[in-house]
Formats: sequence, structure tokens, C-alpha cells
Amino acid sequence: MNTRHDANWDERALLLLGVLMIQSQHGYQINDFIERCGVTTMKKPTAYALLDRLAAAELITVETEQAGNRPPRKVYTITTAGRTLFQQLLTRTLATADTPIAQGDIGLMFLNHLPHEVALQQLQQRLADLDQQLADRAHTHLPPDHGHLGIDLVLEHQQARLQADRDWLAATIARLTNGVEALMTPQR
Amino acid sequence: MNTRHDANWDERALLLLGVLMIQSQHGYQINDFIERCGVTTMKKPTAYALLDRLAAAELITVETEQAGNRPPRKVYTITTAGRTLFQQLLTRTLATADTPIAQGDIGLMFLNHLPHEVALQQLQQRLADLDQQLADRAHTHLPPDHGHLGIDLVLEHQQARLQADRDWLAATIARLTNGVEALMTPQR
DNA sequence: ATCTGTATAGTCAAACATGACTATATCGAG
DNA sequence: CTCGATATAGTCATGTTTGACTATACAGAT
Repeated sequence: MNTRHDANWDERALLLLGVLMIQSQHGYQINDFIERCGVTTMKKPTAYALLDRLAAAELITVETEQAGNRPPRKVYTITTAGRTLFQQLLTRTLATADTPIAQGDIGLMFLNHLPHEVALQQLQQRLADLDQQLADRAHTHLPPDHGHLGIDLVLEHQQARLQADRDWLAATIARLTNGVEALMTPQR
Repeated sequence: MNTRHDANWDERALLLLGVLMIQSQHGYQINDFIERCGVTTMKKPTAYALLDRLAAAELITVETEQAGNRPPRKVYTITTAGRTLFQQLLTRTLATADTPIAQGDIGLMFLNHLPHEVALQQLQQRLADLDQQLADRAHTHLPPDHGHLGIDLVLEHQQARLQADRDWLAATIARLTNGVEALMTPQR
């Protein structure tokens, strides 16, 4: 019936269903994975809310499990319908490229409203920030199932993007330093 | 008082204030600019809501203007306080790089849940999508104030990212075609 | 005259997202 | 034995976001 959702819903549902494709898990594990893997900004309460909606749509089931005298856990398990949807979402998602929108570009757009040397100074700072991020990703804090193909691909892709951003920014700073005129005659 | 906002608020406020730094504008113009410039996914009602909040904080003023017997327009104008905040937000934004999160990476993560040849086929499709986007950006539909430094920078940056994505994806498809083993011994 | 397209200017109900908060259990350090 | 850290498992009030919708005015085509 109500299969009208936005792209955001698709991606997030895909993530949760994907996590449950690995194995049935309880809330803490799921949220832990989400926080660590770094492919989304979705927060804990949002994940719980979505899990509820997925359960309501019978794409997953919820069972309460009691281990020792710890607080009871809710264990989420993907259903057959969930697996089917997972396949569909995965196939569709892999086939389409999202238009890359960089938050930071909003600042770039109004660069001219700042004194030239101030703007350059801030961009230097951004470049340092970028270099820091590139350095940090040496010691990534990922779950111990490393060697998993998908995760390696994501890490590579993130690194490639970071590097592209860094290269472009460095080149841009250089051009801006040589005066704005250089921008009007780009050698592309 | 309540200066506790998230990064999202910062960027969006910066965009609206920046638009009003160019000149005072009415709602339609503002939203038109936002849609065309392609640096955010913020929708019209969201922009109006934010404009109301900015007005309540006295960062902008609103005047109703009657032109002919057309429907009345609300003209938004940035205040001195608004200009000050704009400078602050702009400076801060320029100095920090956002961690690049690619929606599409969620799909990548679960690549192994699809038959190898199906996955490759979908990625080919994604590559074609990317090439299409690169081709489309030849005839960009931007406002006629082209030559404006900031806009040119943003376009360049978007292109650089798109190109990086394309290159990485093409290389990855090639590696996956040659069998997964190649991934385990990357020549980096 | 009428129709179509589009510039114009928003509103609203409903869904969504999250910071802050509440609790209990286990374990190693001191 | 106590304290802090952290694994565990969420909830809720509050604010945010948006799809869908409502309207009027004008210009050019038919």
C-alpha cells in the first residue's frame, strides 16, 4: 500500500535491513554499528523509530530476550518480506549516483563578502582540517570484521573523496593567492 | 540567548543571510535562488520557516510591499545584527571541512549480498548515471549573474567531486571484474 | 474571450529527527 | 567494598521538515 517513501527512507531502511541481514541483533548492537561505520548521520532515537516502523510493516520482527538478570533486550530479525525489500532497495541504490552536495560549498559561495586575506586564511585552516581527517583515517575505529569487502570499498571511496577535496582546495588556494584574475582564465 | 544551534542551522542560516547580503529580496526570489544554485536540499516551506525564525531573532526584517495590484510580497532585509552573524558564520564555515558522507555508500557496504554479476551490472548503471551528470553540467541552469566568483568556485568543486567519484567507481568496477582477490592486495 | 503557463506568495497537517534524560548490570582499579 | 567506566536499552518533549495544497495576476497563444 503505502510504499511511497523518499530517498532518505530508502537509504536508512537499507542500512537497518542490511545490518539485520548479517544477523539478528538487539538495539545496542545496531546503533553501535551505525555509529562506527560512518555512512550516515542517523541518530539512535531515529533508528529506534525506524525499527518500529519496519516492524509495523512486518519487514522485521521483534522478540524480547532475557539474558541472566540483565535488562531485557529486544532482538530484531529480518523477515522474508524484509529480505525481498532489501534486495530491491540494494539493487536500486547501487544503480544510481546521488548528486554530491557539499555543505561547505555554501560558505564558498559567499567568499567575496570577506576580505581577501581573511578568506585565504580560513581556507588554509580548512585545508589543515582536511589533512587532519586524511591522517586520522590511518587508524580507523571499525568493527573487527575487517576484510569485509563492502566496508573496505566504503573506506576507499571516502578516502578518494577526501583526497579530491583536498587537491581541489589546495589548487584553489594557490589560484586565489595569485590574485583573482587567474580564475577568469582557467586552463581547463 | 539561545545561540545553541546545530551545524545544519548554521549552514542554512548562512545561505539565507548570504542571499539577503546580495540584496533585499522577497520569498519567491529567495526560493528560486536556493533551488537553482544546488548547494542545499532545503525546501520552500523550510526556508519560509527559517526566515520567520531569523525575523523573530531580529537578524532580518520583513516588510509587506504592494506592487500594482499583484498579490502583496514580503520583502526580507538583513539587519546589522544579521550582518554580524553572517560574518561569523561565514568565517567559521570556511575554516572547517565537513566529513564527506555519501548516501550511496550504504549500498556499497552490502555489495556482497547480491550475485557478483548483478552487482557489477548495477555499478555499470551507476557509472553511466555519473557520466550523465558530468555531461549535463555543460549547460548549467544558473542565475544570469555568472562570472560571480563564489558560484564559479562551487561549480568547480562539484565537478571535481563528480569526477573523483567517477574515477574511483570506474577503477573499482575494473577491479571487481578481475575478481575479488585483487582487492585483497591493493597496489597503493 | 479563453486557455495555458508560470511568476507570485505562501500555509498546514503530519511525519521526522534528536538532545537530553532515565535506568540497571558488570567489571576492573584502588 | 566503592567508584567510575561502560555495556545495556531505550523514551520523550520539542523542534524541524516537507508533500500537498490554495490563490491571484499577467502574458502570449488560439
